[in-house]
Amino acid sequence: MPSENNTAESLASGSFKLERYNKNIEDQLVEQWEKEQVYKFVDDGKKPVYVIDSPPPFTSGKLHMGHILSFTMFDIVARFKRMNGYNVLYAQGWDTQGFPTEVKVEKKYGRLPREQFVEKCHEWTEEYMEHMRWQAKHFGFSADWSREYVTLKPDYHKKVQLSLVEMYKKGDVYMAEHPVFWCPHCHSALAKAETEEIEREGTLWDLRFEIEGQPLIIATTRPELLHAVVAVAVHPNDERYKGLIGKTVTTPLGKEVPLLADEDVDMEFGTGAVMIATFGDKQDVVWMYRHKLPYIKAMDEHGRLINAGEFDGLKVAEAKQKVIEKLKAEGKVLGEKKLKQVVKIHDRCKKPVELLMSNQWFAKLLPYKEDIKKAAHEIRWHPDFGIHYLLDWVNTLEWDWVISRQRYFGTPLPFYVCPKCGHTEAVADDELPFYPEKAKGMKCPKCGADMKPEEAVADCWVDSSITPLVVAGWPDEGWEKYYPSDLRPQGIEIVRTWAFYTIYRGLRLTGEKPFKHVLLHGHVMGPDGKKMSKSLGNVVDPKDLLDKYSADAIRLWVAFSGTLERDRPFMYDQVKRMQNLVNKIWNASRFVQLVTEDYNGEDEPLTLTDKWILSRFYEVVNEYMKHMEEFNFYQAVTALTNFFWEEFCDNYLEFVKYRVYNDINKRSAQKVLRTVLEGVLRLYAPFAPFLSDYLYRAIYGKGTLHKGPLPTAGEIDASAVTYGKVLKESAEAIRRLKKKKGLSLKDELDSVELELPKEAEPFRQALEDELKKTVFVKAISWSLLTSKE
RNA sequence: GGGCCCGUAGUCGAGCGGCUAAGACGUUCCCCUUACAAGGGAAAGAUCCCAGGUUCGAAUCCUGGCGGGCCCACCA
Repeated sequence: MPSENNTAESLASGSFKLERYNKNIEDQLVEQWEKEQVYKFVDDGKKPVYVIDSPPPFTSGKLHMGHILSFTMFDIVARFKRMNGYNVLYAQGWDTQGFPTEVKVEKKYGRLPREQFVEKCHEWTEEYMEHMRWQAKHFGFSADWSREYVTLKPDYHKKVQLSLVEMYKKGDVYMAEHPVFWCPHCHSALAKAETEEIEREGTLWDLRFEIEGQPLIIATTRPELLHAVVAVAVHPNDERYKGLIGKTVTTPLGKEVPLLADEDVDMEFGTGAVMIATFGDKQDVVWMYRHKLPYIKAMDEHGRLINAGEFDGLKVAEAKQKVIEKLKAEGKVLGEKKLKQVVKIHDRCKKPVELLMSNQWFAKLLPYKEDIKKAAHEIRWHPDFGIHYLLDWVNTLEWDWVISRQRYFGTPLPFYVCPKCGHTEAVADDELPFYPEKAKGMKCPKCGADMKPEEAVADCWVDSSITPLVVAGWPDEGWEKYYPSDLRPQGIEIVRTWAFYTIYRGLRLTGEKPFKHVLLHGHVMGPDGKKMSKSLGNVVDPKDLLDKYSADAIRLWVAFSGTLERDRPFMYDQVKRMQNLVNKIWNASRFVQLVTEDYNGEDEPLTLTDKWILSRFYEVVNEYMKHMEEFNFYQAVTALTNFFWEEFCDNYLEFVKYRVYNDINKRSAQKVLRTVLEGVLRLYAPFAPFLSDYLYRAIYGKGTLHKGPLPTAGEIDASAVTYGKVLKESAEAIRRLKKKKGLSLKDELDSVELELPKEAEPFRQALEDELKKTVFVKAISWSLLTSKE
């Protein structure tokens, strides 16, 4: 491919062959960076280390706009820090295991034996990951790919399992029978964080219970749970039922249960009497424990009723119908109305969730709520209100974390369970990574029976909640040096999961918070301002964008689309504008190269105009640095671009043309052109890594600019700033006048009257000379402004 | 019900106590000026959601509305 050669040649030789930006250079640079190992983390001990605990995206097939937005932001931080004097440890991982892949694989291959099934999941994931990795590189993400981690790999399993074994030994991980959220569709326990809520229309039936021969009407949406009713409850102050408390109620199915008083009962709802079934909802669980009620298992793992006599084996929806039919026939349904109700669903399969008593593995959270809050306060949150998301969540925690999932594609829990006495043991360290199908086995130390290897796998948040440790190299020697991470960037919506679990696990495993700063980002909405979704047809695919625009234009859009934490609509027009900026930078660079080709490094005193643009540049450097340190990319890139486009391109370049064309103070102009352009390219580098590196190599011929340094501000000459400001404003006024008189900009104007601020008076002559030569005017008369109005 | 965030030109959005309230898109007019028409030059367009208050001074702070969004809790 000849064009490829062309690009490669210009990369190598420092020449500038391309007239226009060509996407070809992106492929070239991806390759070049890899060859030169530009982003490899090397701790040479000479620079401070900056560790980024970047989110491992779920391997869903391809990166979506949300990934592009967030990873661009993270990458901007990484590149900025790298150029600004840090050895940056920026590892990219992949979150691979879990329901979504299982669902897809099952759909494609049907049900397979465990080992085969997991193998297919691996194949599937591997293919997806390859594509996503390619995308990440072509958006210029500067991770050190030699430190990549993948949660399905045995070495990762080993770390996760070791972390669980350690927590087990401390008593933080235990097995117990407890009500858990259960997805009958996926046949697995779920954590609270894996549930979502939807509103739907349900039916509320008034059913006839009886107490001492009198009817007692109870409203319920779940008649299919009548067989699991263990009590009826009323409010203690409810006049209607005073005197009946403690008596026996007969359910419509003929079962006898006690009538209880409990303050949680809402007197206003229905008839003020509520049936307690194990379990209709979480309130039932609370009541069961509070009143020491018996537990009746209402349904099995597949959501089919059990202990329900004639209704055994029916699924919930069907049972509901059948029960109502029967009760109607018996005249026990006294009312029926529609009711908007909120139902908990599994966030992955979107099917309703039930509560089930089940033997599961838990991680102890409740005793550590205060520790977690304390650690949260030691972390700096950007924006600062982000901490509320975490504190609110911790405050509402009521149960420990259910970490076991009855699935296959996940990290096996490293435990043995005695089938005889229920005793549990952790797998020995030398048996890690542990896979139940290859388990060595173990005798129960309590009763001597053969213990069974646990077959459940870990919740995927168990995998991802140790990333700061994994990135640091835990548990191998030296990991303490890179823990805690300096930065945890992540989405605001997973504070209650990823951030929370990571803080918890970090604290329990190391005694220290896992990261120093959290950077939260908002999301990309569709061009219509609504959440992107297939059904709305407003999904923007990064692939299409990358075909059409330079990666840098898309990255620049991210920085320009608003402040970090807020959601923003995606807008094609803005990306086009950024493509224009890319071209502007390209063309300005070409101009500089063209007019400085014969620059010989000779020194020459700077003119006022030169000092002006340099001083303004230094001011921008200061502003840029301040904003970047605060993760305020928008402000940084806006200041830079306003300077570059308006002052440098529209004015300075015009002001020096007569000098470089006519060899008047040419050396100083050349020197300043090269200095400012180089600085501008460096400042753009974190945002537009392809463009800036290509141009830098082409013009300055010194290899990559991505290793830094960033430009530093020099002396700001206040009088030159004043001079430049008046020069620029005068030039603009002259252009306006020409426009008014219908002249073109290169036509010479006979005379013009301009205002001269008092502080610029000493420069009257210089201004006049420069204006005459740069904006073509014969005579200037000044009116002196004595004070600022 | 509780908490948090947000209401700035047709659109997107900075600014968060003090200059004529950035910038971009879009609109209108002029110009192919030798880096760039993927450009340049100009113009129009904003009771900064409403009502009070604090202040010499408020888009910016406080209180109360109204409107939008997110999270949590409850929902028999």
